[in-house]
Amino acid sequence: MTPFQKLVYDKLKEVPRGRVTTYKALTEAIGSKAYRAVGNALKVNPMAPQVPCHRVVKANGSIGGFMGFKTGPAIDKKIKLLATEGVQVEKGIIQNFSSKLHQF
DNA sequence: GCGCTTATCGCAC
DNA sequence: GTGCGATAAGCGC
Repeated sequence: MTPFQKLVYDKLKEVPRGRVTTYKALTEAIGSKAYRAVGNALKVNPMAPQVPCHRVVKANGSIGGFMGFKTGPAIDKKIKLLATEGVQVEKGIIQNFSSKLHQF
């Protein structure tokens, strides 16, 4: 694991249940502008359940992707999980996104 | 409003 | 040293 990834995971773990964050917010929170590098860090996420990578979305509120896939049954499952937590997702777009967005 | 291009940072090869 | 990526923001049409 790289130091950068550690920062990403640590910050991501600050996001409570029922909340989401964006690559932009997360990246700036760790003091960097490598949005794509953050996405890559989540992709190789070694602690999937611990690090809620499904709570990280794009700046416009869309899921963007998950584990390297933009669509698929796995995505739908995570979306369902998010719905259980209180975050409603419609076709990969966070509903009431502004209110669900967690601020560091 | 939609689509394309440029900017940026960290990591792997 | 070069290229790539789960992005972001700006510009042109």
